Formats: sequence, structure tokens, C-alpha cells
Amino acid sequence: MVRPHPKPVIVWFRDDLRLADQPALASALAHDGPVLCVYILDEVSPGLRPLGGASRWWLHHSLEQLASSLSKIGGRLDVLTGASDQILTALAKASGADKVVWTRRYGAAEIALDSKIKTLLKQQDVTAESFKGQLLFEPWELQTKAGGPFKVFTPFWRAALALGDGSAPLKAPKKMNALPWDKSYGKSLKLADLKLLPTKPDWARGLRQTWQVGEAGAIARLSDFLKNGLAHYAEERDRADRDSTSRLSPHLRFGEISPKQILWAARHAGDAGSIAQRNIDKFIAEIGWREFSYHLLYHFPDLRQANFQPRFDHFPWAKSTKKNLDLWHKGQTGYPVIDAGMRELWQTGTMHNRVRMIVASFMIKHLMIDWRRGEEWFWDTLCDADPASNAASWQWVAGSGADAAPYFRIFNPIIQGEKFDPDGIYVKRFVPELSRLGAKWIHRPWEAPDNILAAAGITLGKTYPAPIVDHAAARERALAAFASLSQ
DNA sequence: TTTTGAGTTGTTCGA
DNA sequence: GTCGAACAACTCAAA
Repeated sequence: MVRPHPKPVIVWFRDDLRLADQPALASALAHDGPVLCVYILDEVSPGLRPLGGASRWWLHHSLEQLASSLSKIGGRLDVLTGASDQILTALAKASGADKVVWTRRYGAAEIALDSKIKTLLKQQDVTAESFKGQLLFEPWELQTKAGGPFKVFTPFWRAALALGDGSAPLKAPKKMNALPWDKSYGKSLKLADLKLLPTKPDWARGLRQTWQVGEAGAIARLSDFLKNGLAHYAEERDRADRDSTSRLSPHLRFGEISPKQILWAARHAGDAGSIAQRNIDKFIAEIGWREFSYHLLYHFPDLRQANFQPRFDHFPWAKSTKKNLDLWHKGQTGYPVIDAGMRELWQTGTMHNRVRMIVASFMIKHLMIDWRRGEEWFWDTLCDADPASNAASWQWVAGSGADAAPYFRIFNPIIQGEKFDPDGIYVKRFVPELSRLGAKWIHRPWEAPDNILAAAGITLGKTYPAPIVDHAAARERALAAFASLSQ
């Protein structure tokens, strides 16, 4: 019996740049036909937010890694640029593919684009199938007893955990059969043609030193964290001076690893009983916050633009912000922990989680700058800039978000610094001009006696800025502004 | 429908 | 120095 020659399948990679636990890829390989793997840099379809600089840098290297992993198992990655709908429909036609598969996304513009493409493909008799791969729980799978979306984290996460997801992540395929690229498919580009990397100036040196981009790097990072970080996660995760967080977020952002792989590994790391359950729960809850953010984004699509709580529409944000915003960007506020955090961000494309809250609170509450300006800066500079987590977290700090911080929670940058970086190790790593100042004054140099400052080689206002706002006065001003909202 | 308890991450003040 | 209360009132989720 002669079987008909199987038709090609197209795997459309997006925010899922991995081979393991990749249901879309797995389904394509189960199909028997040759596989065409593509990535499309789409900067023209309506509503898509352009990637920030750090994300573009990451994407370049992540695609490079994916292409290399695919080629090792007989596959290939083709990179294209343009309108996703036009490219995919044309590609399906030219290659004779009868199926296109991808992993779901959850932003409004992305959903609109994907469903349009599904319709277009169907019209030319091509099956389009989407898969869950970026989340543990689809946003529509979870709802309150009243039938609506959750707006508070704890009940959301309780409901999610009750739903459970015990299945093991999929193994990476070992072999595949790539469809050769034909000229009739159009132009497959070189990665460099996407122009994702910075040229002049090349600001990515610190990023290169900090990260091992790609699926192999993600897996290495996870196993390092399970070995060295997880056992003390609950107590140490807030310490800016320790390496206790997982640092998996950019890998997750680009789907180099799936939340399911992380959850599975964290749970099984506790099998031997050497890791206290509270550490595992605490870590898994962080994955839960990512899920919650996507839940919010799906149900409130303009999360990035609009206050989740509309009463914040009347908030008296500062009118002229250029000067202070610039000092905040550059890490020149005169508050050491703020400046260290902002410089860590600029140099490495990441920032310690605790410090993110401190710098965000400072920008919003001390400088009274609209949270959207902070969201934009993080979007441009963070390697892990995530459409859901970034917006949800900024709103959370502002108090305008779901389950948000109460108005009176105004982080004191001095106390926070002393609590979570007691010896000033973190500050000194990123603010070298304070490197000779002792722990007693490291978070409040303006209070240090003159002789101590002189001995440390510090002249306030010259070698390091004096505080750009007075903490107590800024706090009072913010409290008054937030109180004005309630009336 | 009404009621009840709860809600990631803090700071300051006064006893 | 330590500790508990105040800081507003609201909204959510579930019974």
C-alpha cells in the first residue's frame, strides 16, 4: 500500500524559543511531513508593541541559539520580517503545507492577529492549530464562583493550584526532517538582517557578561538555582546582596523554558526532603504571579495604558518630569539603593526583584511621576520586559492595580537599603563612587560626618549627588495626593 | 441578597 | 529598644 506523500507543516515560533516542552513543535513532528520552522519579526501589523532595546538584544541571541539547536537535530530556522498574516498565508501556499502550528499569546493585538491568520489559512484549506505552552493555566480556565475573572492573587492562585497540572513536561525532540527552503517561498534572511543588536554605541557588554541566552542557558540557570538558591529562597529572595533569586525571567519571557518545566523541576527538587516546603511554595507562587498577570492582561487588555482602578485617572501626577525622570533613569537620585538598582538595570538588563519595588515606589511616590513612564523605561531596558508582568507590577506599586499596594505603603529607600543590603555590597557593586564608605552611612551618605566623607573620597553634589528630594517631605506630599483620591 | 473575612512585599509614632 | 496600632476605606470572593 502506498501512502500519500505527507505535506509539510509550518511551526511558527514566537515567544516560545525552545525545543523541550513545546507542544506545537511536538504536534508538527507527530505529523510525519517535513517541517518548516519560521520566526517572523513583525513590525508592521497593527497594535503590536515594538520590542525594547534589551529585548531586541536578547531576541537576537535567542534566535541564534534556537537555529543552532534545530540544525543539530536535522531542522532549520528561517527568519523573516514583515506582516505575519501575509507571510504565513503565502508561505503555506508556496510550500504546499497543510498545517500551521503555534503557541498561544495573550495580548489583545496578538490574539486579534492570530485569529485573523487562522481564518485566512482556513480559507485556503490549511489547518491552523494553537497550543498552550507559555502558561500553566489559560486565562479563561480560571474564574470565580460568580463567573468572572479573579482580581485578587490569593484566591486566584488557590483556584489554580486546585485545578492542578500534574502532567510531565515534554522532552525535546531528537530528530526532525526539515523542509528545504525554496526560492519561491520568498526571502529567508540572515539573523543580522533583522538589526536587533545595538551598533553605535554598543551598550550590550554588560548584558553579554551577565547572561547565557537560549534554551541551554535557561536549563543551566534552573539547575543552578535548584542546587544553590531554592533551599533558602523564602528567607533570602529579598536580599539584594545575595544571589538568591532564580534569574529565570528573561528565559521565561522568550519561552526558552516553560513554566511547566520550572514547576515540575521545583517540585521534584523537594522530593528528597532536603528542601523545606515553604521555599518551594514561595518560589512557585512567583510563577503564580506571572500567571496572574497574564490573567489580568487577558481580561483587561489595556492593562498597560489604563488605570485598573479608574479613580486613579484623577491622580495629580507631576506636570514637569523631565529632569527628575532623567536622574532616575541614570541612577543619579542621591539615594544609593535607587541609584544602584537603576544602574544595574542599565548595565545588565535586569534588576533585583526587591530593588524593582523600591525604585518603582520612589519614582511614583517620591517623584510623583506617572507609573506609565516607569513601565516604558523598564520595557526598553529589561531583558525580561514582559507585556503582562511589567504592566501589572507597575500598577501594583502605584496602587492603581489589582490587589494593589495600599496608598500608605511608601518605601523608605534608606530603611529598605539597610534591611536588604545591610553591608552595602549591592550598592558598591553598581555605585563605585561610594565604595569606600562604611556600612553605617552607605545608605545615607548625606548624614555622614564631613571627615568620614572626606576619608571616603566623597564630595556630595560633586562625586555623588545629594538627594534630589527629601524623603520625609516627599512622603507627606505623596500621602496627601493619595488621600485626595478617596474624596 | 447580604454578610463576613481577607487582602505579597511598609513606615511611623507613641506607649 | 521594642511593640502594637494607625494609616482609609474599599473591593473582592465565597458562604
